[in-house]
Order: sequence, then C-alpha cells, then structure tokens
Amino acid sequence: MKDRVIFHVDVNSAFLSWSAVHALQHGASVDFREIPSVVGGNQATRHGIVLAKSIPSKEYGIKTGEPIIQAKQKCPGLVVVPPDYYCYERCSRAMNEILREYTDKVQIFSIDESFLDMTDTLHLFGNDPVEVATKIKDRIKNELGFTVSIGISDRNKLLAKMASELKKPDAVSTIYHNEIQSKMWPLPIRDLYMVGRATEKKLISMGITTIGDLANMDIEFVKYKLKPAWGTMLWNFSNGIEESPVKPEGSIPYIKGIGNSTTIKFDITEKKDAYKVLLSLTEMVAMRLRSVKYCCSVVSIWIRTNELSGYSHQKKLYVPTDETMKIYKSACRLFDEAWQGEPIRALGIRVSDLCSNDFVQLSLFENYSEKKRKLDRLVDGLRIEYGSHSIYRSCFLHSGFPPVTGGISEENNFVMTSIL
DNA sequence: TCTGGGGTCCTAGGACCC
DNA sequence: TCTGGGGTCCTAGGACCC
Repeated sequence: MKDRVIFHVDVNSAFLSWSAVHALQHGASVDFREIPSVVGGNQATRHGIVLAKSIPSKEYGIKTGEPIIQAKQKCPGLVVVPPDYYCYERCSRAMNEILREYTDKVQIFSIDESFLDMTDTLHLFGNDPVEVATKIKDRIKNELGFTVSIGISDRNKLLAKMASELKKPDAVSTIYHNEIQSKMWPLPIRDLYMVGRATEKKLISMGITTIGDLANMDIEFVKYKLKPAWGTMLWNFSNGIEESPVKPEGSIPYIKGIGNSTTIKFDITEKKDAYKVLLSLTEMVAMRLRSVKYCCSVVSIWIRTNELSGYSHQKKLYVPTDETMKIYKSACRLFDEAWQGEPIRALGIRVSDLCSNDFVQLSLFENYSEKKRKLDRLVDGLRIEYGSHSIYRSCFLHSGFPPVTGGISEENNFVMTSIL
C-alpha cells in the first residue's frame, strides 16, 4: 500500500477554549481554561447541560452532556459560561484558513475537527510529519490563542483520528500502520471510533474488551453478531482498515438533510402553541435550505414528551419545495397526525431528500409560487443583514415565542458520517 | 445519569406493483 | 382468489458521532 500523510486536527475542549480566548481578548482577568468551568446552556430555558468542560473541572468528575445542576453539585464554585456560536464559527474559520496554507486538501469534519491530506505537500514544509504538525500546532496556539491535538498516520483518516485522541492538550501523536498493534490494540473497545454505549455493551458480552480483541476475532462471527454492515465496518476499523479520501469542501456543501429542534421553556399542551414553535423552526430550516440552494422532498417532525420519550413522523411531498409556508403547512399536518396529546418538551423539524433548486417543478395549480419564493428570499436577505429578529411574522408579536428558532447560526459545517 | 442540538447511516416492516 | 416471489418505495426507529 502506498504511504500517505494524513493529519487530524482536533481543537482541545473547543467551545470552552474559544470562549476563554474571546473573554481574554475582551479584557477578562481569568482564563476559563485554568479554573473549573464549563460551557453550558441556560437552565431557566431548560437548555442546561454541559457542552464543554475545562481540564480542572474534569477533576470533579464533570462530564459532557450532564445537567448543569448536577455539575454544580459536584463542584459548587463551577463557572458556567454561555455558548456563543458566532464566536465559535469565527474561530473555526480562522483555524481552517491556517490549515489551508499547508494543503488544499482540507476536509472540515465538524466545527472543531479537520483532516489534512499532506501527502503531496509535506516536503514543502519539512521532512518529518511530526515536525511539520508541531509547527502547525504551535502556529495556531501563537496566532489564535488556543491549543489543538494533531494525529498523524501514514495510511488513513481513521488512524489519524485515533492518534489525535492519544495525547491532549497541545500534542502531536502518530499511529503509523506498524504501530496499530502497540498503540491502538491495547485501548478499551469504547475508544474505537463508532463504538458507542450500545455497541460497547454488545461487544463486552461477546468477551471483547479491547480494540485488539475485536481485531483478532473471526470477522464472520462479528458480522453475525452486529449485522453485516456494522460488523464489517467495526472489524475493519479495529484493524486500521479505512480508505475514504480527504474530501475538500466544494462550493456546494454535501448535505443529506437540514433540521432544527428546540426544547421549549415550558411544556406545551395546546396545539396553537406547538404550531408557533413549528413555524419558528421552519423559518430557520427553510432559510438554511435556501441558503444552500436546495429544495426538499421529505418533511419530518419530531416530538419529545415531558416523559422524555420521543417519536417522529414524516411524509414525502408531491413536489419538491423550498418555501417556508409549504414546509410549515406540511409540518402542521404531520404534527396533527402524530401528536398523542401528551405535554411536549421539545419539537423538531427536518427536511431531507434534497435536490437542486435550479429549476422548480411548476405544479399546475400554483400560480403564486414565484411571488412567495421572492418574498422568502427578501426576508432571508433582511435577516442575514440585520439579524434574525429584524423582521417578524405578526403572530409572534407578544406571543412569548421567538420568530426564528434553531441552534447554530448561519450555515454550518457539520458533515458527520460513519464512513468518515 | 433523567437529557441539548445538529447531523448520518442502517434496518425492518408494510404497501404496492408485476 | 386465499395463494408465489421479487423488487422498490415509504416510514419509523435505533445507533452513533461531535
């Protein structure tokens, strides 16, 4: 197999580091990274979970994803910083600009992770991959103020990603193909990419506790136990086998679907309130859909009850659309069909089965479509220019609901896939 | 451990067609 | 007319990741 040079760059405690840097730049006297602190949502609006934590807060046993209240019980002096997604996007963009100076093959994998294919360009910056990665790491630290861990492999993205986990913060590690057995096999099975809680449980019941155990298992047995597709993938991963190329960002983002969801401040029991939240979410979803120049053919809604169980309902449209009101109407119908009447804690909308909006299929009875689409675009323009609250639908006035709802602002760079 | 938000992929069952 | 088989589409739900 031909040797390659793949880097995986991972920002250490990304949200927390970025918030800390931002605060320092604006005159803060403490560095959140050096005290027990977390980035977390607002408890009053029931968004209160830990999104990222500092290293000192780890010593209190605080975990990502746990409720803020619980974290405060573990550490009463805990500092809770609200998330600032605009700031995170700026930091992410700045980092990727630096990375692109080293190769044009940069794959933005998530807001805080990127892959670099350095195979053809490494020699321009040095001979030793570790030395070049160290330069990149130090440059990001000096110029942007936050630290990263870089993983290197001579084979593929999977090994580079596993390598970046080996040591942090502010570190460079390798897993070359001849280091798989010594560095990767002793790790607990849960550390393998794509092994979550459910799969871990299954594997342990099969007597597999380390990555090496899985690697040395009969693949047919693993396929039988975990289903063919999943079993093959994990067995390959445990043996360091993975072949996807580093995919640089094209002009049109590769997206399968777009969704937004929100936990509401109070439990919703009335349909008209649910409709308002659905409209507010649709505004965001449809705007994002138009911004990437797609139409959707499937609309789905998702309901989480106050008992925390969830269910979803979806339907294919006869004609693809990017119109806010069409998506909204469809979402309301789906809601009516699905809702069992329980108090609702959270609602979500998702559009999928995307196609280009280059030409819209004109359906016979819809003369006003073009007008409505122009109006949608006009509103998009105003919101991008003056903020999402600059233009309201009248039904939101004094309603207690925001006119637009959705987590991360602007178009984001989430491109998660199990095949890397 | 009682819970945010944004994604992707896979699978199974039912409907429907030939 | 009470019974085969295969293929595709649609939908719900599970599992996983950051």
